[in-house]
Amino acid sequence: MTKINAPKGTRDILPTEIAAWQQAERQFAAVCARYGYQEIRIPTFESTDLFQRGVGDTTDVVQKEMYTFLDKGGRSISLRPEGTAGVVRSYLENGMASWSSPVRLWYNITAFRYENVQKGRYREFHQFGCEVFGADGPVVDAELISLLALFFKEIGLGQTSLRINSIGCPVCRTAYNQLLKAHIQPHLADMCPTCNDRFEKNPLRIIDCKEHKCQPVTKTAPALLDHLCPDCQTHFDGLCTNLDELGIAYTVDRGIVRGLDYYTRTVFEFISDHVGTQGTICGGGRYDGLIESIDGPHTPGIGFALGVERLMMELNSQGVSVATLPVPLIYIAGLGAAAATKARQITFLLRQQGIYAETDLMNRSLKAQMKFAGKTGATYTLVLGDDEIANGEAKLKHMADSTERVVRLDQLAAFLTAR
RNA sequence: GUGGGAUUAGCUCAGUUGGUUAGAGUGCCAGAUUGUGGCUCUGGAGGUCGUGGGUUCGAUUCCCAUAUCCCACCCCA
Repeated sequence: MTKINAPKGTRDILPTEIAAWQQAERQFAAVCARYGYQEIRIPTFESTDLFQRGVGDTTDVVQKEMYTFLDKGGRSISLRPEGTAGVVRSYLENGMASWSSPVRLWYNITAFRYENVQKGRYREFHQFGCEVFGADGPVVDAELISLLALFFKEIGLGQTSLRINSIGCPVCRTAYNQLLKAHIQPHLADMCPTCNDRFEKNPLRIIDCKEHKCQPVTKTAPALLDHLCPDCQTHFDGLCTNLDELGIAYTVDRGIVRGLDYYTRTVFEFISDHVGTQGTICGGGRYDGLIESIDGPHTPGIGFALGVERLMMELNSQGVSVATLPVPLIYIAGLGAAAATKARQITFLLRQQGIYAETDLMNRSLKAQMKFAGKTGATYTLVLGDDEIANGEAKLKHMADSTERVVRLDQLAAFLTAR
């Protein structure tokens, strides 16, 4: 029998970490609620078609990284590599266009990509995300970004910089592509195969290339941001103004070109340098053409996804104090069979009153029970023997300073609650 | 898909220039005049040395393959 391990690229989130995860989840949900965003839960898998059309079948994510299989009905199914496509599908399928606009949603999902694993990158990973449908103004972009800024602030994350850019719309991109190709053409023979491949298909992505031999060309290339059409320019200026008005700091980074095909106009990232080379904690942007591309009516949209593993790594490296698991308020030790029964009864009673109480489950000696109580971090311990049961009162020990006080058993819950 | 490093007890790691029963720390369980935790002492459980081949009288140690982990390219959250 070979030993069975977790599949490559997956990991267990153990109780020692779970309090921090729960805290992040709570705080994200709380901030979203204050903004009027509503939670949506979508399927883990969808038709492969949805991702091919929604994410874009020229992307690496769709071409090489999806977990795709045929189900027993012969349908091609894929585990979601991201959340936006599924939310858009749900938006259309459930007629959310008829809801009052804008429709603002958030989600907490796992996503799956078959990639080689490294720091901050897993095959199964977690994302928090938001999507806004039906509003096209830059105030929406700014609100969405402000939600993130507020979340980072509340969870205690500093040193994370916001970078923004605009990658225009089909109109300005067509004109820009001609400029870009004219710039690249003379050097194409010296550039990497990927760039050569992208030259015809999606020249904009060449800007994103990190190959050393391509750098001289990409660094000097004209930036799309400097060649926006009037409408896109107005939108981008509006975003900057709105961010300024909200007091949110940002830097314009002409090099941000998101890797998913659906983005238009506004793109942004929150970046940290503590997460290895996977510094993007959160990335997002506007996708005004996405809904049409999966057969919906023209509907503007914008969203982001936040990598929860990367967020947790960043919190750790910044030394942000995170939540710890709750400790028992009281441990009740039982001496002998009759007292042990009574201890279990009282423990059950206390638990019904909302108190975190523990007692022995392993028929251990008193010493071992005390040791266990100490390890759980219980605030109080109480030893129950035949005398205590007969008298109806027992000594309640405060573990931190070893002080004891006598408490009537029938008033234990009241004492602990009032404390 | 490509490259570098790693894999020995639950965890963190020693170690054997190839040789009988593979160690430490920590954690776990138990005990130190049977009714009180943390400190100390004693004892115990726990490893076919990642897996599969090869070389050898003999492999945890050398060689090959493979899996997984870590890091980087690429890509992205």
